[in-house]
Amino acid sequence: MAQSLPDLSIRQLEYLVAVADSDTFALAAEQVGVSPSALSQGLAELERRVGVSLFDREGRRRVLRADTEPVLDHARQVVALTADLADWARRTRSGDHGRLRLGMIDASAVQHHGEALRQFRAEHPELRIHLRVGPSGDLLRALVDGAIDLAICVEPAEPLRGVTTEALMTEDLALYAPDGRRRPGPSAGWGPWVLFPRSAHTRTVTETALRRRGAPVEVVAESHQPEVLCEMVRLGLGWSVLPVVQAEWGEQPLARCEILARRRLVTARRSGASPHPAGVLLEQALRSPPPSGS
Amino acid sequence: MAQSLPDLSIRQLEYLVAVADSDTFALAAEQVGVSPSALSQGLAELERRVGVSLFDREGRRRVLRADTEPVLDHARQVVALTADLADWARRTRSGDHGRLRLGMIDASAVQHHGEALRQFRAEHPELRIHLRVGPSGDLLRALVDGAIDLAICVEPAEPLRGVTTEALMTEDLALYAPDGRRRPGPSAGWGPWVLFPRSAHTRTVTETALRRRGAPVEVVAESHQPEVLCEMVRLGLGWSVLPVVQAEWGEQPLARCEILARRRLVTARRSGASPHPAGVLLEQALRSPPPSGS
DNA sequence: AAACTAATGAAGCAAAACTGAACTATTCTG
DNA sequence: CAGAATAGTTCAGTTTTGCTTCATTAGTTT
Repeated sequence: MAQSLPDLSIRQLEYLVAVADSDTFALAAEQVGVSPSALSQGLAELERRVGVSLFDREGRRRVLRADTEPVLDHARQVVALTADLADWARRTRSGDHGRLRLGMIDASAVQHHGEALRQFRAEHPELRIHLRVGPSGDLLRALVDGAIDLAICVEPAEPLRGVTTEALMTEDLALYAPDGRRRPGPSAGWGPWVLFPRSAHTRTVTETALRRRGAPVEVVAESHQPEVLCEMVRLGLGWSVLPVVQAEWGEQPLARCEILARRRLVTARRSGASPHPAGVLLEQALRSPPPSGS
Repeated sequence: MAQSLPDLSIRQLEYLVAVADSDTFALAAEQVGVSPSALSQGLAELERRVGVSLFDREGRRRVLRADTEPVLDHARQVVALTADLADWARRTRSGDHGRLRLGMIDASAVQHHGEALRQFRAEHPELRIHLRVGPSGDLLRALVDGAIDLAICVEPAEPLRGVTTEALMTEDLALYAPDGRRRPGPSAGWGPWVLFPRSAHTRTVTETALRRRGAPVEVVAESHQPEVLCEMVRLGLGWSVLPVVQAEWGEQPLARCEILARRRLVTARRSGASPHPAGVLLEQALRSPPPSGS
């Protein structure tokens, strides 16, 4: 069994199949797109490697011997298998099938890319997309653990080992005051705050911005859910800093005082892994239309 | 369907299988008998040709991606098929299986090569031998018609188009007189004759020899069967010229007067055809032991 | 015999595959 | 933590392979 196998190439097997299906070598050569000489030499090489003579001479033409059936069968079979493989590869390359485990923060999944995602799903019906929505930290952890293939999240404060990120878009974070006030007054009077939890990347961005503006940072409530934070602001529980697309979304948008900061959303992949083909396509889809268009 | 296929080689597929079955590239390389460098390059080339990346990086080692199953399956399948083919080729080369359609004249099949043939059959149990016994002319006709693969017959008077012959052995033809006489007397008094039919090559040889000796050639009976001719001689019907192995064979051998001529037995194959592997083996078997030894 | 055609052979060139050595990145070890 | 060991890649150089073009051989047709 450990005998060394003859190094047959698909090309040679194609030659054989072509010859079996054509009247003359010349026609077969044309069919596979090489010169008759190349075909002849290729077949001679094939014979040499298999170690069995495949042709009889009949006048000046060559005909397949009847007892080479096994070789011809083999050739047809392998060529067919290879065609299947090539087909699979093509589909894989184009991301048309398989599975894509995708992580997104809520703003991306709903406000920014909801429509693009819907469309992408429609364009690749054979692709099974597992969408996981959560805070950036969770997503990045899931990414390095191999639980998801691609994440769209807030840019981490510092580069994360094992993760490659690429800028996707920048979005505004605005200051929202209770009771719909538009003029926030001097920053020393801002607060108290209802904010994302400390673990959230956006919280870091927010606190940095507030301190720079000289505002006191006293937090009275936390949640990962922007809807919850909005509602608290509406109830007069405190102030908040939120992505505008989320705060001013839906039935009862908050009234913005002013743009206070920006956060960058990125696409994130595992560093070692070769890019998931469907993931690449999705990234393109998210980037190509003006992504904040919705 | 008419897409041009990637020209994968068995070698590359073997690399892939080896890598899948080994812990490290280095071990895999050793297994297929090639340097790690070659393996690495070969796999890179395979990836390029399939157009899909097959490996992830995991620390400093490379691991097959889970979603390359189809490629690995393909590789295993093709490698297995090729192993089967190689096996078939080996057996075919050694003439151990398949079918050999063999033509022999009676003297060869029985007296000269009966034992060798029996032995050859025993040594190649998987080889189906179709033996056809008949006059040389019939055999040669069957040969050019493609009805048999190899013939052992009397050398034709002149080379036959489409047939390649090779000398096998020479055998004596002797004069046999009726009533067991050992001294035939002057050749002018020989005859009448019971001989092979005009169509037989041996008849030609015989007549030539008789005329050279000045004997009258009056034929009173003909048969292709040497036993029949022998019996006629025994019955006193006439004289004959027969191969000694046949005339002096069995229960009631004839008494030889003298060696009168010789005939050459040859092996005959179709000119165009590549030699039948089992046929080649058989020819060797017939030639290697002293063929007239029996 | 001359023209034609199928296949093969020879020369030359470009691409591919291999080896050994140098190199990078990661992991182990004291 | 330095340094040795390990896994794999890259590079340079050599050999092998495969192709094209052109010439040649050998059947076939006119």
